[in-house]
Order: sequence, then C-alpha cells, then structure tokens
Amino acid sequence: MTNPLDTTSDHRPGGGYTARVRVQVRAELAERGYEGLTTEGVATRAEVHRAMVYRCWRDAGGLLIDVIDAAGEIDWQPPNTGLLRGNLTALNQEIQESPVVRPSLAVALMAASFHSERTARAQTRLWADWYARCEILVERAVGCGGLDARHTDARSLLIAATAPLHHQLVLLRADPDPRLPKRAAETAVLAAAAGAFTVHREESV
Amino acid sequence: MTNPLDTTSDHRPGGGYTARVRVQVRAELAERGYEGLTTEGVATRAEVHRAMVYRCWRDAGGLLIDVIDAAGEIDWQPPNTGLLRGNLTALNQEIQESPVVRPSLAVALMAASFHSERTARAQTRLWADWYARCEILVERAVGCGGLDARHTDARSLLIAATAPLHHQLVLLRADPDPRLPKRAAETAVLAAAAGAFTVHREESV
Amino acid sequence: MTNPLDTTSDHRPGGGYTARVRVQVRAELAERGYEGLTTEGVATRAEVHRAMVYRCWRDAGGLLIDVIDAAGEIDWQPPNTGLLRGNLTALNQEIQESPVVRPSLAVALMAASFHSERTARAQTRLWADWYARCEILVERAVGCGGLDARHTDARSLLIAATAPLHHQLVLLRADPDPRLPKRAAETAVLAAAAGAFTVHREESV
Amino acid sequence: MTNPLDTTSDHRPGGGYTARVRVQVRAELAERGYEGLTTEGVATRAEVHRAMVYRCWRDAGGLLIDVIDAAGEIDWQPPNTGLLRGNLTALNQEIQESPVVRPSLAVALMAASFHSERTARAQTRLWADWYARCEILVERAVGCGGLDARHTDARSLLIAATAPLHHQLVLLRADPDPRLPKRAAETAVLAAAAGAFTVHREESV
DNA sequence: GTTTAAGCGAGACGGTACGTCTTGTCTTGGC
DNA sequence: GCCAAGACAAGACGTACCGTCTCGCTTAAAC
Repeated sequence: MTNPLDTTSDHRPGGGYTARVRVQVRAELAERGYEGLTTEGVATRAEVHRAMVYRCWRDAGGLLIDVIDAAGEIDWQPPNTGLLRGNLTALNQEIQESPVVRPSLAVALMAASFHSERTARAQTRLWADWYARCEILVERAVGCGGLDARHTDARSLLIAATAPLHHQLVLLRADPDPRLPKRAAETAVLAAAAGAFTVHREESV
Repeated sequence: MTNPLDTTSDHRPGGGYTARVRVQVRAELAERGYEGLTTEGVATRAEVHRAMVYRCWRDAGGLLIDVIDAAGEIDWQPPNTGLLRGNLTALNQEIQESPVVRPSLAVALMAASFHSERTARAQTRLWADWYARCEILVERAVGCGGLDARHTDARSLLIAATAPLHHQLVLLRADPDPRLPKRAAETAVLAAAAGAFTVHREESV
Repeated sequence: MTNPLDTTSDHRPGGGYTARVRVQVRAELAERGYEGLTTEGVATRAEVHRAMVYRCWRDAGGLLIDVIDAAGEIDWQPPNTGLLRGNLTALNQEIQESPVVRPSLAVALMAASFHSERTARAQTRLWADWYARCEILVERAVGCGGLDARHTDARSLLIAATAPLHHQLVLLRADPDPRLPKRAAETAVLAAAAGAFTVHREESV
Repeated sequence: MTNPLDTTSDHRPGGGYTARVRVQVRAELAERGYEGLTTEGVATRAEVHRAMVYRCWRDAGGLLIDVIDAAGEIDWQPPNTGLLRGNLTALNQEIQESPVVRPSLAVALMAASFHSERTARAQTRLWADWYARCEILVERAVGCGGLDARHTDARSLLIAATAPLHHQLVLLRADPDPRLPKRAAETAVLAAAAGAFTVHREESV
C-alpha cells in the first residue's frame, strides 16, 4: 500500500524506491518461491541498501505483508459474461490459469501467508477483499431471477464454487484439470438451485 | 518406518532413534511451526547428533517428507455413523477440530508442503491417500441407495463436501464456524442428488 | 565555551545547548566508557537533535576533543601544603583517587585520546597544561631552599614523581596502592637531592 | 596462545588458520590502529570466513586478547650489557624505538587494552610478565655489588626507570627525546643509591 | 514592517560492522 | 561399519551506529 495510513509498515516514505522494492519482491517470489526470498536479494535487485529495507519494512515479514496487501489493491473485477454459471466458470478459469507457472507468485503468496501471524492476517484480508468483490456476481444473479428470490448467502455460494479449484491447485498441488472450472461452477449452481445457500431467518439469529 | 516408497533417505539403519527423531520433528512443528523447525532443535530434543539427522534424512526436507509420509500411515478410517450426510458432517467436524490449536501440526504440515517439490509431492500423496480412504463413504451411499444408481464421481463429491472446510481453515485462516461442517456436507449431498457428480459418457470424450 | 583555539567546530552559536551537550558527553563517558559513547546517546540525553551535534561538533571526535579541552579549563590548582615532598605526595594522592571508580571519566578520556590524531593532540595539550600548572610546586621548592640553588628541570622532576602513578593506574591497571603516592614522591625528591634533575651546561649543547 | 589450556578463547582448534589470523590482526592493528580493526577485515585478509573468527575468538575483544597474550610469548630477554645504569638505558632505548612508527602496534595494543575488562586484564598480564623478565637486571646489580646489599624492591626501581618513557610516549604522545632513556635510567639509579627502593622490614608487614 | 537568512528540529538515506543462527559437508576417533 | 563429536565454509538475519542530506519552521537582524 502506498497508503500513508497503512498501519502495517513503520514509515514508508515518499522515496521512489518503494515501488521498485515491491516489484523486486514479487519477482523474487515468482522466481525462487517464498523460501528463496531474502532481504539481501531484494535489496540488491532493487538497487537499494539492505539497511533501507529493514528501516522501511522492518523485516522479511514486512515485505511479504506489503506485497500481499498490494495484491489486493489492483483494480480487479470479476468477469461479467452473462449468467451466473458462466460467470463462475470464468472466475474459476482465471483461478486455474494464474498459478500455472511453477513456482508462481500465487503459490508463493500462499506459502508466505504461513510465515507469521501478521502475514496470515494480510492473507485473510486479501481473501476477504476478493470474496467481497465477487459477491456482485451472486447479487446480479439474484436480481435477474437466476436464483430463488429468497436471500442467498453469496459468500457460501462463492466458496462452494471456487474452493474445489483452490483445493486442487494449492493444497493438492494436482495438475490443472481443464474441466474442473466448469464442473465446480455447475455443482455450486445446482446446489444453489436446490436451496443449499438459502438463509433462513432462524439461522441468522 | 523404512517406508519402501521413500526415495529420500540414504540409509535408515536399525538404530532406535528413527522413531525418536520423528516424534521430535512433530513436536517441533507443533510447538514452533514450520519455520521454527531446525535440524539442531530436532537433534537436540531427540538426543541424537545433528550429523546423524543429515546422514539419515539427507536434509531438512527429508525430515519433513518423512513426517508427512508418516502422517499417512496411521490407521485412520473415516467415520461410519450411518447416512452419507451424517458421515460427511462427521468428517468435516474432524477436519475442523484438528487444527484448532495454533500453531498446529496440521497447519505446519501445510506450510511444510511448500518447502520444495519433494515435500509438495509428499503432501499430494497424503491427500490422495486420505481421499482414497474416504471414498468408501460414497460407495456405501451408492450401494445403500442413498444416491442415484448411476455412477457417481466419489472424489469430486468428497472434494465438494470438504473443500470449503479446508478453504476456511487453511487458506482463509478464519475462525472455525461450528455450523460449517454440517452445511458443507448438506450442500454436497444436495448437489449430488441433483446429479452434479454423475459421470456422463460424453464427458469422458 | 567557544574556545578560540578550537579548530574543530564549524560554528558554535549562542544556543544554550553547548554546555548541556558537554555535560552529557562526560556523563556518557563516565557511565559507559569511551566505546559506549554514541552521538545518539549524547543527543538524546541532552535533548538535542542528533543532527545538531554533527552541525556543531562535526563528528564523534569533535565531541571528545571538546570535552578533553574543557577538562583543561577548570580552575584547578596543585596542592600547596608546605614542603615539596608533601606537595608531590598530595598531588599523587589526587591522581590516585580520581579514577578509582571504573569506568571513570579519567580512564575514558585516556581511551578517547587514542581515537584519532586530533584527540591525541587534545590530550597532549591537556597534559602540557597540567604540568605547566604543577611546575609552581618545584619553583616554590627551589625558592624556599628546598632544592639545590642550581636550576632544576621542573618538568622532569614532576614526571619522575607522578609517572609511576599513572603507569600503575592507567597502563598496568593495577589496584591502587595506598603507599605509592608517598613513595613515588619521596623517590623523586631523593633523586632531585642527588642532582638528577639539575640542568648542566654541556647537556644543552 | 597456541596453548590448548588457554581459558581465554572458546575452542581454538588445530587448524592452520589460527596463526594466519593472528598475523592479520597484528597487521590491521599496525596499519589502521585499534579502531580500524574489524572482524571483517581480519577475516578477509586471513582468507577465513567471518563466522570462523567468531567461532574461535568469540568477538573483536577475543582477537585483541589473543594478540596481547601472544605478544607476551615471544622469547624476549632484557639487554645485558654490563652495569645496571647501562642496562636500564638500553631497556629504555628499546621502549623508545618500538612505537616510533605511527600508528604502531604498541600504541594500538594500549588503545585496545581499554576495550573491555578482559582486554585490560590481558594487558595487565603482559606488563606483569614484562616486569618479571626485567627484574633480573636489578637482581644482577644487587649481586654484583652495584647496589646496597640491603634488599631492593626491583619492581619499583624498574617502574621508576621506565615509567617516564611510557609516560612520554604513550600518554603524553610527545616526540621521542633521544636523551630521555639515559636520563630516566640515571635518575632511577641515583634514587636507588639514595635508598629509595630499599625494603624495610616494617613495611613488608 | 516586512523579508531574509541563520539556527535548529526532524528524519530519510546510504553505508559499515557487528554478532547470531542455520545449513550442509567433511574429518577424526572410539567401539 | 556405525556413529558421536565437532571443525568448517557459506550466507542470511536483524541491529546499531555513523555521517550526510534535504526539508521546513521560527526568529532575529537587515533593509
């Protein structure tokens, strides 16, 4: 975050090296993976003195948090190609394609999130933001009559639709299955049609 | 365990220290997390010389692989309490309870799986084994008429049922939701009833 | 003190902080010894910004020189209790008592004098001043008939009388010997009586 | 000390680098003075990894102690040219000549001795050893009738004879005076002849 | 009476050295 | 031959200082 209110970092001044460092952190993560990330490497690549990195990001964890947070700031929007089914499929395809290069930034960020409590929280923020952005897909579908008029738990639907993808790619580390994005989307839509994500009054108590 | 599949270790002689070391690796992982694991720490706790660890497990990755593999060798069986829905719920509850303490062994193993290609493969083996064991749940349900007689893709059903749990706990690092195990199980069963996991001929083309 | 001899400082304006800083330098030296002296510590204690210290004293060496020079400006006079023997003994006693606490300012100043050529010169100035002040002791003795009427090299006599003290305390770092001040004084007086410090014509050739 | 009993250092193995490192410490001290000594510089010059230096000498202080101690192990003997007066003069001349190069090892060792308690003790040991070796000069003189037959405090005599030299060179940092060695020796001998260093019974109580 | 320069607080910045901690290899010597 | 012991090379880590610099604010003197 270039955001000066950022409570994560300690001082992060206006110096032009901030962006430069961030780029190099991402590069190192993508090239060498989380464990290959070193303050030394980043500093050298960014042509900044190692001490500077410590001053501004405190330690290796700070770099990670910064990059994870920065990942949430790109102006991404979920696909909007029409129907819910298609949108979820497209979403899944995006997920599937992103970490196709090994080691990828996406996987490295996952690994990084295990580094410390703070990186874990950053990762949690990132996911929360991502799901918040995706909820519009579900809301659109409800509005267009694609779903039961009763209130649907968008977050659960989205998780049902996308979790299998993340599961396969990140946890199982299986090779991508080209049919999985569509299948998982359809499964979620079927379940939704069957009322699986309907919010009952008494449950919300 | 002198696991015959284990291509990692160079020799693993009869010394009684093998089990001792494994126990300590697990203890260190559970206590200090993946990043806190050091050969020194393990060796000291196991009262073995550090060189011994390198001789037998080659390097830190070897220790991790060994422990991940060992995790797949315990004689675990999925719950069998009756109906598919109940079984899946029970399964999810087990998942939810395991990593409740932070840092836990389960989470540490996840983190460890990002260490290298080899630990990733060990983790993949572990998941494969786990799903294989769980497939019996689905097969029983099909056999008992709980599901459509047409062939059901057990693996997909299981992933649909459990992925949301792993997603919440491991990736989102959210606080456990006591209702989630049941909900995710029900969602998967609803989807299954709607034919989401039915294998069609044309799909295999 | 805006010492006119001081070639060190670039400017030393009227701000009241000059004295404050000097006091803190002395305090730091006495408390933490020469190696423990930092511009940061001094600045903080003196409630002055670190940059101010650099502006006015140029660098750490400047602080040291300043303090060494300031040590020569206190209005000290050698003891005058009567006879040469007694005066020298009293002088030695003063020497012996000053650095009795370790680490002391006196020892820290000695250490500081090794810092650079410039601090060494400041230290030399300090000694020169000290001996100049002490020469009165010898001159009085000559005048009062306590010594041979021929001209006596006061400086040599003083060094002979006090060097053993400094040697023991500063170089040998031995524990103070309560009898040493008197003994060293007597030795010097005996040598003086034997003509050891008499200046002969032929020697000046 | 190559002495394996050495309680100063922590392990100091048989590796051939020990001597190499010591040589480089001395070289650095002589070239750059005490403050210019860095573990980094020494390690690089000795072609040893920096970590090795820390392993074997613990820290910068360890290096200093080692070198100070080593300085006491060279097989030096005081001059023996005949009479006490001449011997003391020769001794003083040796002192005067040693630190003639600035910065010299001798001065650097002095500065180093202020580094810590431990280096100070090493320096004290060095002086004690040096005086012990020099006492033979006085004993010879007493034996040959050069001095009063009553017992003479050799150490005090030696200090009286040499302290002015050290004082001038190390503390006052004055330029060497070519006549000083002889003068200081004569002064001490005169004082001795006058009974300045005679040990009285009651004093030794 | 402004304005303008110095004094000074604040802190970013580049840089050196420190001492610690791991990792993984290799050698030596006892059983 | 197993293995305890530990030396060794390598390199990252995070900290503490150092000394330089550029901003701005304020305040006293110059115009």
